[in-house]
Amino acid sequence: MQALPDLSIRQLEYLVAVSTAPSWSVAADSVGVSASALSQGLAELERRVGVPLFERNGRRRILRSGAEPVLAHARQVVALTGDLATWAERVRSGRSGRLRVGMIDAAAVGHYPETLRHFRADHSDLDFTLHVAPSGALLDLVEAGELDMVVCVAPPEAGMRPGIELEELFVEPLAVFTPSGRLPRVSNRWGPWVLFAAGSHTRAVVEAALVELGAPLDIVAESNQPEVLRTMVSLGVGATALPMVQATGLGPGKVIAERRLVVATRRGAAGDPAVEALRDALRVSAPSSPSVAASSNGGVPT
Amino acid sequence: MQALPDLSIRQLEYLVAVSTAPSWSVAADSVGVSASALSQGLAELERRVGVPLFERNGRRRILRSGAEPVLAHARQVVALTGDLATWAERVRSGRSGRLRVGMIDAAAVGHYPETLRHFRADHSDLDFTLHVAPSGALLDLVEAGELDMVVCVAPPEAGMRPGIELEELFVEPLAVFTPSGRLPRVSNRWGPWVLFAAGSHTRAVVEAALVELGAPLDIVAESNQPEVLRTMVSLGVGATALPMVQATGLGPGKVIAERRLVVATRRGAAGDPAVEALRDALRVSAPSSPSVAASSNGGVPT
DNA sequence: GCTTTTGTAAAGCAAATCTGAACTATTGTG
DNA sequence: CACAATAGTTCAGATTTGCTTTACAAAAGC
Repeated sequence: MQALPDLSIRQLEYLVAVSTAPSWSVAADSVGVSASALSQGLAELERRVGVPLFERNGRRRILRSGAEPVLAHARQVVALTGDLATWAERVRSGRSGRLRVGMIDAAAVGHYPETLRHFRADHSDLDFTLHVAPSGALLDLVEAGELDMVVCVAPPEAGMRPGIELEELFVEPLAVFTPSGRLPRVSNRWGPWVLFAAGSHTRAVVEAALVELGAPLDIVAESNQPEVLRTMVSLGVGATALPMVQATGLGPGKVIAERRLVVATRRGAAGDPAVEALRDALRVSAPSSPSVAASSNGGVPT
Repeated sequence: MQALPDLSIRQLEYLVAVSTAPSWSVAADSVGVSASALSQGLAELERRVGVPLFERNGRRRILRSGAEPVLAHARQVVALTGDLATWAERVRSGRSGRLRVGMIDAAAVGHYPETLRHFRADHSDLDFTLHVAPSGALLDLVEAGELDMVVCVAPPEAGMRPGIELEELFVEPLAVFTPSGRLPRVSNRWGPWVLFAAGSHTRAVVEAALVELGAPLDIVAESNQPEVLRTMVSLGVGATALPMVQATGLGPGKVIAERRLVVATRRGAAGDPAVEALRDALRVSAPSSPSVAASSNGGVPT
């Protein structure tokens, strides 16, 4: 490949302007520079292309007949750049491009269904996909570049996922629910348990809390589906610990712990406008958001 | 019209280089500037486009998945500028220059060997190279500016290659050939098949036709080499579908479809007389050319 | 002949871009 | 784990580019 001349879009615009305007001065005006700049710019373009582009007819300079290829090139590149600019404008406003989001079930159907609905409506040009899975799997997908952002439970240890950046959305209480609806006074008589499956972030939080409270860890069944846990409790298999949003129909519970819901993104992937737009929407509609002006409901006692 | 970002060809070259080279340092080398300049230039490009283009993964910076449109733009503009440069070079020196042609095998050795021989003889000062490959690869090379024109099978969908301009040369029938030389009356007993490899334009045409006819798509072997397909048929492995010119020695076939052979050039490429000359030659000697005055020789029997 | 219009040249200045060196973070190695 | 090599970035300084203003010269219009 030969060395390419270092043309600039600006110069090509000059050429296009000159080809349409009746005189160079108005062309200069139309691109918003002085006549002198236009003249110099075109002289430079001519020099760089290395082929004479103009010939003088009296005072005016007119495009040489042999130079239409250059003009055609200029037109095309300017048009393409215009396309690029409008594309960029749409992406910049978060209205275009692709956004692959992951959420845990509680977030997708419990906390944020309305937020998601609105977001999708507001960004109809966006190629939006939502993937629902447990926290660990979601974070794996973020690390692998398969998802752009996820809403999940904060991992047990802080520095565990070096490639991932977390931002806290809100803290969600976890409560114990028993088949009878009552809970023994002394915690060492609690149980047996029906919990989220081992490996789950929420399970880790619950286990830590139970140990802390001195309750025996007698686990008789596991599932990552809250529906399954609820049914087990109803059937009297054991007690469970769930976030409120997933405990419908289980009567009042006793709050024993809390989990942190976070937005996770790949470290270094900052700045995607679509990601930022959704992150903002999530922040705004977070239940009992930490320090934002108080939302009317939200008071979950800890 | 909005204000266009003032991108320079240089910056677009950087982007293309980075997308090809294994690391930024070698990319910098390949465009002949310091690594520092490349880094700054790309940062500037990113700023001007106004959309984040890169993502850091460890110490490498990798193109963001959402940024292919920018890369595509860069590729196209760089290729067009390359065309402009060769055009300018030709004008400057008055010589005819270079012509890099691509053809599918059937065109190169089946339909146009004589045309090519004559053309090369008539333009002995032309630096002529012929590259034989499947249609898809050829179109990629045209888009990348590596070839000036190609003769290939029209892509399955019309608007698939926006940067490429097609002109139909002729329509070529595709026929089925079986080991026995006979073909069952009912199409649902046809097969099994030995076809061009998946991804091939001709394969797509054949598959569509077979589905249309109700024949089962039982594919037992694939190759892009017609020689291989012929041998397989001879060995009784299965039936195939080929253009006539590539079916020597396979007995009479049954025409089931047709493919369109086209000349493809970069859209908007600066008019190259050599390209036009060859295009004319191809038109004139096209088998059963649509409406052109009959050429004396050239008769490849259909 | 004189003014107006149109394009060019010169001078000065601000911004862009390059190089080389110092610097940081990651990766590889003994 | 220290230590060096590698990849990329940042910084300072020099060079180049591009623009504006000003001045000027060649038609065109009166």
